[in-house]
Parts: sequence; structure tokens; C-alpha cells
Amino acid sequence: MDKRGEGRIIPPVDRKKQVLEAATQSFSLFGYKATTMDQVAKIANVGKGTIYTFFDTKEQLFDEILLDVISEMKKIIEREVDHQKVFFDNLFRVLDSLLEFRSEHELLVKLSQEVRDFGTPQSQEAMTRVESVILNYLDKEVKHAILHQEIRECDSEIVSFLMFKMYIALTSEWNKIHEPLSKQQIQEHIRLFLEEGLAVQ
Amino acid sequence: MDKRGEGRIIPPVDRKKQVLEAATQSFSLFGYKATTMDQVAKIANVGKGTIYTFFDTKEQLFDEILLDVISEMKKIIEREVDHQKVFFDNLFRVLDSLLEFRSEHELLVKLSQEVRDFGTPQSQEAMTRVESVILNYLDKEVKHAILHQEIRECDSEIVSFLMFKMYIALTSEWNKIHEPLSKQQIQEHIRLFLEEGLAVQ
Amino acid sequence: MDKRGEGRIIPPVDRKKQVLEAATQSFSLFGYKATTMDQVAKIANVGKGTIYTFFDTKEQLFDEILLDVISEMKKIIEREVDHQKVFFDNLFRVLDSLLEFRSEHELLVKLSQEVRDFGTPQSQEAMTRVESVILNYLDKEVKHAILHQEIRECDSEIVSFLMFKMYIALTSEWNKIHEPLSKQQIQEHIRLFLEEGLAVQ
Amino acid sequence: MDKRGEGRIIPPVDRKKQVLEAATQSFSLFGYKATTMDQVAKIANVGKGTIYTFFDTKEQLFDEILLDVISEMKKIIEREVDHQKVFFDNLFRVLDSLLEFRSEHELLVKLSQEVRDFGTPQSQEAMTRVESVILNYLDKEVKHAILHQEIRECDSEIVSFLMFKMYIALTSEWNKIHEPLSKQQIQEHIRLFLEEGLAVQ
DNA sequence: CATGAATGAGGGTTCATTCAT
DNA sequence: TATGAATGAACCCTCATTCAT
Repeated sequence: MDKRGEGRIIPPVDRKKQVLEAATQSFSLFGYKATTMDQVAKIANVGKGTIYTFFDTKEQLFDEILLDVISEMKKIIEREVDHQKVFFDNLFRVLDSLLEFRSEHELLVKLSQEVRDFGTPQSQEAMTRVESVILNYLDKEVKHAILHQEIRECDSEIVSFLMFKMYIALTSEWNKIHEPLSKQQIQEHIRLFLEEGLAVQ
Repeated sequence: MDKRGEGRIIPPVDRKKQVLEAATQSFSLFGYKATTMDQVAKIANVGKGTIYTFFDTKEQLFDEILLDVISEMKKIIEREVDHQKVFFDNLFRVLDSLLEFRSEHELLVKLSQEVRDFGTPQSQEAMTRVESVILNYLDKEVKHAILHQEIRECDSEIVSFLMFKMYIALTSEWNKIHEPLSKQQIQEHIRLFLEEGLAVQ
Repeated sequence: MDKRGEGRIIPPVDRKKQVLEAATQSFSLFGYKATTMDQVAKIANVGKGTIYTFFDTKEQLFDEILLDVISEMKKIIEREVDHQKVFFDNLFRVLDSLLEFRSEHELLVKLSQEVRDFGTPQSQEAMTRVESVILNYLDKEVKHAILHQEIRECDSEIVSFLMFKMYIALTSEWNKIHEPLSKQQIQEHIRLFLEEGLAVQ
Repeated sequence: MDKRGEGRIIPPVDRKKQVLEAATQSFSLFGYKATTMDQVAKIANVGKGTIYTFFDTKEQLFDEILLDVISEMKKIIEREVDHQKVFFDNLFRVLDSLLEFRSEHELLVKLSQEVRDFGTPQSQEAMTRVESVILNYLDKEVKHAILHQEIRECDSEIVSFLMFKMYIALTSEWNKIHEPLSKQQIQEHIRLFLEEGLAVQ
């Protein structure tokens, strides 16, 4: 009867986690607008009001999910990058690890567009912040690679942007009309475009 | 009293065009769902009911805009492609012409994502049709180029998809956080990724 | 070129009549609310604005049609009633003549209910006026018949009302779920209820 | 604090009942189309959205009210009819009980016409169902009475229809222009028309 | 005078958010 | 604290009426 009694048999349910997971799932599946708070509550198996004890608004709920995704990406990147190694080496190793979280990244992509369409300025700003983290890392790495003459002279910001978009296209956008690509296929095509170019040598 | 008389005073307002332009602008700026018919009416400077004299539903209005964009693209492609010339030649010539209509293509991109999230099956089908036109052309050209050994062996469908996404990224998505790129910049980066690759030779 | 010229070949179209006929048809077929001015204009083969040169509002158009119906009824009654003859004789003769205009009376019935539901006070008052004309006549006749001991003592107003409703039921309301009754069937049932009663003698 | 404590202060409001009553009132007073959900909400003293927690659409709200009315009628009929007794005996006993629910029956009548004019096919089907229940009962009874030679030979379906319409006319339609009739008056007139006939014997 | 394109008030419905329990 | 019934602003669409031509 006393949930806080010693030896509590039933571990208290982490309602916030339930909500976050349900929301992630629903946003991922149906998009931002099409996800109703009722739906999230039902999936999370909590009362609708409960959501509002953790998050002030639907938008804030969305933002927190987004931040989670990006912080995971950041951790991966920091773990995998080793400046002793060459650019493409790092790139493909990071890519490899990132692809483990593909499904979550899919969400990020799916929503980034939508948030721009619907979100309040706050939300849009949040989204921009998220992308910046990734783009900033890429930019830094690209600049470093140019400096060490590992890749051609180029506008590092644009190149970073294209690299990011390419990753997004292969891991997420492609799936909307086709079977998902294998990890292998994704890596090969990244290599084809980024490293070698299409033209026969 | 005679409208065709010399010095025609007030040119008659083309309300349908006004509506189409207003809708294009609003869809482009705020997305599909976030664009209300009230808003379109206000921007177009017409009564809300007026819109419904030209278009049965909001969705139909959207579809018509989309179809306009795609038919323009198609015309450009058909005009510019010349199989006597080599792949990259054609590619950059088409690209060059397409870039003239950049702002309209921006709309297309912006909406493609959203439509998938929200649209009715009809709308989604419309969007898929739009993209197919482009992707089909690209696929055909890529296959042709592989056959003539102008580009490396590769999965033409995936490569086409990436080419398309790259175009979209450079002409539209980039603008959300930066100043639009110049025609030159766009072409250079397409060349960098598609033709040469990033790696120093 | 001069429509009023002598020997005008093409008789000028009576637009008002066209409108009245079209409106009668549409009201009759679809009811008051479901009849749009667009529809009336189309059926009448005139511009929508033209209707408003004859009638200030949709309601006024409806009222005029109603008045036409009632004035026809009135004429019939006045022509057929002959106080030299007995009550039931007059009743069936009037009935017989009224049934010639059944289709128009159907309209009246159909609308009477609806007008009460939707109409402005003015419209409702118009409808009441229409019914009063008939009910007043019936009341007068019933009273006369009671006085001459042709029918039983009864509340003439209620009896008149029931007679009217019975006529309406047989000529109009029945048709909504069944094949229309023949003139004969209608007369027989009026006789059954009004003259003889159902009970076996 | 304890709702079940003695002297329960505020009885909990049954919002669904409030809505049903408000809707019944408004439908009854203004008809189906002229009743807006805003109005129902205002009369029921609830938010507009509240209605939609109980009923999916305006039509469903209407249907539920209708079904309630008809199921009440059915119960009465089943309770009062006793085939040991003669036709007119049963008729007047059922009538007597039905008249207790006069105000609800008024609604039914008022709407039956309108629904035919405006309703969706579903609604119309609902209305037909309602009337069928009554007409079927009447038809069966009339047939039975003819067989037992309690009433004259006649088309039982038409006679049933007229009986129904007469009931409607006396309990509902009369009230639109006059003071409601007393139970007594209604019964007397039913007897006059159905049993005895108007003609002096 | 005849026209029909233009209008905008008003309708049913959805859903993020609140708050009494 | 957790709940979900209640809320109402905001959406898309209809149609009687107006008015420039």
C-alpha cells in the first residue's frame, strides 16, 4: 500500500519516460500536427493531464525530444572523432555509429521540415539550434581537412550542409518511397559522392 | 466606357492569378496546414468566397499550384536535353535553366515533405507524381550515361534521388538559415559533388 | 434591334414568370433551404441578379409562390361551393377540383412545415395567412352544416383542421414513402373517415 | 470534501443529459438546420466542444434523440395492447398513454418533415425507421380488427397512415397556431373521425 | 435592365490546454 | 500527484446578396 516502503515490489512507473517514448513514436509516425495529445497520452498509457505536468506545451514536449536526439549525436561524434586519423576515416566511423540510431534520426528529419512550417518562432529556433550542433561539427572537420589538404579547397559551410542533407536523404527521405537502404548501401553512396565523384577517372 | 479604347484606364484584375500567387506565397512561407484560406484571401486581396469560385477545396488549390510547377520543370528539361551532348553538359544546362525558377521550386520542396505528413491520399499521390517526373528523367539520363561510360557504374535510382535532393538542398533548404546561394555557387557545388568528388586527386 | 418595334417576331421573354416557375419547381423538389438561388437562376435560365430585380429576398420569392397557390385554391372553392346543395356534396366537389392541382398543393404542404422551421417571423406569418384562408372557409362550411344538422355537433375549428390535414396527408405526405394515391382512393378514404367512420354499423 | 457525505452539497451535473435536453428543446423549437451547435451549447450551458465528447456529429445527436422517442413509444404500445380486448379499446388506451409524452412526440413530428427535406440519407433512414415502427404496429392492429370484423373493410396501410397523421395533427401541429388541446379533446376527435364518422346517423 | 463574379457572415468540427476531483 | 471531462478558438466551406459592367 505504501509505494515508498522498503523492498517495493512494483517499481514506480517513470511517467515522463513513458510520455517521451510515446511522443517520439507518434511524432515519428504521424508528424507534428497529426500527433494529438490524446494520442500521446493513450500510447504512453497515462492521463492527458499528466503530460502537462512534465511539459508546458506540445511544442515544449517536441523540443525536448529533439534535444535528446541531438545530444546523442553529439556524444557519438565526440567519441568517434580522432584527429590523429584522416578526415574520411573519421567521417565513415562517425557515420557508422550514427547509423545505429537511424530511426531516431529519421524523426529528426521528418520533423525539421514540419517545425519550420508550423512551429512558433521558439520552436524554429530550437530546430535551428539542433542542426547547428551537427553542422558546426562538420564545418570544423571540413575546415581542418582542407587545411591538412585532405580534401579540396571549398566553402566548408556549404559542403557541410550538403553532407548533412545527403545523410538525411539516404537514411530517412528515401524510405518514404522505397525500402530502406542497407548500412552498406548508404556508406557506398556517401563515398561515391563525397570522396570520388561520379565521373569516370 | 470602351475597355478596348486607347488609354485603357484600369486594367482588369485577374483574380484567379491573384489567388494563385497569394496561395503560392503563403504555402511557401507558412506551409500547407498553417496556410488558412482567410490568409490567402487577405493576401490576394479578395473575399474568401472568391477563392472557392476558382478552386473547390484548399487541396485542389494546392494541387494546381503543384502541377504548374512540375509542368514548367518538364518543359525545361525537354527543351534543354540533347542526347548528342554528354551527360554533364546536359545536366548543367538543365540545371541552369531550372535555376531560373528557383523560387517556385522552393515551394515544391517545402511542401513535398508536409504533404506526405498531412495530405489526403489524393494530395500525396499528386506529390509523388510530381517527384516521379523529375526522378524518372534523371534515372533515364543516369542510365544512359552509365551505358556510355560517362559516369561510374552505380545504382541509377539512388544516384538520381541524391542528385535531386542535392538540388533541393542548394536551392531551397539552404535559404532557411542563410542568404540564398548564387547560381554560380550552386553549379560549382553540384559539380564538386557529382563530377569530381571532394578528395584531392 | 428594337424590341418594341411593330410586329416583334420574338415575344419578349417573361423573366418573372420563368423565375416563378423555376423556383416553384425547385422548392417543390428540394425544399426551401436546399434550393439555392443559383439553382433557381439556372433552371429559369436567367442571371442570378435578375431574380433580385423581381424579388428582394429569397423569402419574398417563396412568399409570392405561396400566395399564388392559395389564391388558386380560393378561386376553386368559390366556384364549386353551392349552398343549395348539402355539405358532403360540396365537400367532394371541391375536393375533386382541388385534386386537379395536387402537385402544387404538394409544394404548399412540403413547405409549410419547413417555413415554420426556418422562416423569419414574416415568412411564418405569410404561411399562417395561407392556411387561414382554407381553414376559414372550411370552418364556415362546417358551422353551416352543423346548423343544418347535416353533420354532428362538434368543434368546427378542430374538425376543419383535421379535414385539412387529412387532405394534405393523402395528397402529399403519403407520396414520400409510397406511390401516389389515385383520385379515387383519396376520395374514398376521405369519405371513410369524414362521413362514415371506421366502426362497423 | 466527501461527496457521499450526508447533506451532499452540489449534485454532479449530468452534462450529457443537459445536452440532450437542450438539443431536444432547440430542435423542437427551431428545427434541425436552424439549430446550431453553438445554440445547443449555450442552452445546455456547456462548451461547444463538450457536445462532441458525447456525440460525433450533429446528426448523431439528432438520431439519438429520435431513437429515444421511438423506443418510448414502442414500450408504451407493447405494454398497453391486449388482444383479448377490442380494437377501439386498445387504441384509446395506447393513445391515452402516448399522450403523456406529447411534448416529445411533438419534436418527432416537427422533425420528420424536415429530415426528409435536408437530412443525409442516414438521417432519413433513421426517420423512416421511427415511423415504420409506429405504422407497422397500427397496420397489424388494423388488419386484426378487420379480420375480427371490428372495423370496416379497408386498405389497412392507408388507414394506419391517416390515423398516425391525425394523432400528429392533434398533438403537435395544432399547437402551432392554437392553444394545445386537452387530452379529452384529442380523444373525442379521434373517436369522432375514426369510430363514428361525421355524418348524422 | 440583365448579369454573374465577388463577397463574408455563419455553419459544423477539431484539438491543445485547463482544472475540479 | 494524476486524471480526463470540459472548453473555445480557429479551421474549411456554403450561399444569399450586392454591384460594377
